[in-house]
Amino acid sequence: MKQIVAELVQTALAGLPELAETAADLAIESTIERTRDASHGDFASNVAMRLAKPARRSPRDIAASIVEALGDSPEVDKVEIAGPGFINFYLSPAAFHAELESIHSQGEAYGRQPAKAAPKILLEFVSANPTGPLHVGHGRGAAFGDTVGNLLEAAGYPVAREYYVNDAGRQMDILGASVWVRWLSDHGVNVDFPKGGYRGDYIRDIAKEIDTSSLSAPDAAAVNEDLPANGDDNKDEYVDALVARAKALHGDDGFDTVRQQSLDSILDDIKDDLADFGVVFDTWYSEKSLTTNNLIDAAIDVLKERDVLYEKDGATWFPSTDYGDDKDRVVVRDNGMKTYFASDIAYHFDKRERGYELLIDVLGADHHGYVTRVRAGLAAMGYEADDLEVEFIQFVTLYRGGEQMQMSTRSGEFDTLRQLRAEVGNDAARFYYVMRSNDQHLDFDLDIATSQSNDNPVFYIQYAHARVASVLRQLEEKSLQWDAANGREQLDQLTEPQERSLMTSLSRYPEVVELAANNRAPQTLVHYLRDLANDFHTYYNAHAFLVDDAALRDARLYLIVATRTVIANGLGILGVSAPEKM
RNA sequence: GCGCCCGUAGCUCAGUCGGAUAGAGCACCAGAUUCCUAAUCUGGGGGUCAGAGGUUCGAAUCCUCUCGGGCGCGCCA
Repeated sequence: MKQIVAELVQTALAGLPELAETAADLAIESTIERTRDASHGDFASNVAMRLAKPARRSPRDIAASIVEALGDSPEVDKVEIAGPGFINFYLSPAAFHAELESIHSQGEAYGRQPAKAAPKILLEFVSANPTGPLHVGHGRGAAFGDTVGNLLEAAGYPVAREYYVNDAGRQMDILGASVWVRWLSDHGVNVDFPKGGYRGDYIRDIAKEIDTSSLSAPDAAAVNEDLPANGDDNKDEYVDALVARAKALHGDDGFDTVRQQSLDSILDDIKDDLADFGVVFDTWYSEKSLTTNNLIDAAIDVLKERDVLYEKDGATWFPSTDYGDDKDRVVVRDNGMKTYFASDIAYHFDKRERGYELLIDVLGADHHGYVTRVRAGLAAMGYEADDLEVEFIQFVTLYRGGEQMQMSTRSGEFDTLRQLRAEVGNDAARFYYVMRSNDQHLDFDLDIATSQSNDNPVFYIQYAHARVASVLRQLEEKSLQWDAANGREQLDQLTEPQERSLMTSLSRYPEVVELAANNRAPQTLVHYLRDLANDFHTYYNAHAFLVDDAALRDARLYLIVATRTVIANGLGILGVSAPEKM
């Protein structure tokens, strides 16, 4: 709808050569915005003010020229110059009626833009370490990432969702050792549980579930012999010794079967959990596969060919300070091990090599230190630093009974995403997670999210949807028919202020989706839906829909069914259900 | 110390590619239902947009500094 106004202004400017020249590099659409106050019309353009300085004319003078050059349009009733030089547009009822018709004809597609070929987007999110079940913090990343993906798709972009599985490195050994110790305990062999190990009950469950038929339980003396102290100061040493002991007693393959099955078990659990949450990934990208496929070496080779790496103190360094980083970073350690940074840049290099043009990472706020160096890596390997965009998720704090709850994976006292979903339901969970800007800390109050009351905004919106469905059921009970075609014909009957207000809100939807997608800001959509539901409830309370006058009734139903469609589409993007009945 | 994020109503937060009188929910106060679901609606009070400068027709929004809060600054993962 905004486009209508933009094109009018564009055409008017074309008829004013001296202004058109000044406005050449100004995107007209960016001067058009919705008015905050209905007394300013439906749309306003500040184009005259923007042109005032370069054109060396007063804003109101320019505005007058533009208004004069505007031709008559069936979509515009009135144009006014106001304030310091705003041009206010009052759209005609016909323009809104046409928009309602679009909602009806496009249905689920309303608000979605035609498919774009580029940029191809790779959206990486969650990527939680597979060392335990997802907790509530990961849930926020999941809901946010998935919703942003939905928004980008609605905006027409090709999006692939990817989960990076950190299945390599020491943490897998620690996981294996943690399960092994529980397994030993089940076989009557007592070993001090490592302080740096994973302590949750799920570790005990895994120890019971995995297939250990190839292993025989050693005796306690063999396991415990000469183990270092399990103190806070040397927990790494103790865990490492346990891993070495497990390998010594069961062989490398023996320990690996424990480690691998533990990983598989946790990963399966994560996949199930996310799928239940409505979050489905296109790819699960294994960190280990980077090594298996020699991608880390390949990335290092690219850097070597470009002659950016240097040697110092026996290690190989990447000069990320050349790209604005605090310090240079080691890529290969003096012991020959590649660093985590090396796999990070290899992974992101591979994303680009796979043909994705825009890489969006959704990360926890504690990872912001990595961005500069990974961008640097991309730039050094021949891509653009800006190819990688990172959205940070601030922490989630759970409250129950007004008290903050503690969360920590290692301590085993965390609250899992699964527990949260069971308690508040998927709809409330997804809604709450994206209700706040991702760069704001989120206080998640379980009492409010579970309350079926007017404190709970998700119900408010769903209720609006259900109310429309309810009206249609009532229609049937009264043995009345809704003639949609007649409704379309009779839209002139809709003259109440609440009707005008609702039509205005509906027509904003495509603009909101585009804005939310461009800003990666789901909360924009959340707030819009809340406003839309409010307009609907207000209308509902002010006027009856199932009136005797068939013409008016058909027209009103035409409007509220359009409302139902838009609410359903918006909730769909949020991954929240749109119930017919509540 | 350096870097990133944040500071808006009593509380929780929108609004920040600069736009007209800064908004919503909750809480508080006063009302609305013979009628499609009251999980709803209407009205009201409530603000030094952390503070101070600057940029300009115009600043919550951009720049600088100060104060306050969170996070990060490994040849860990």
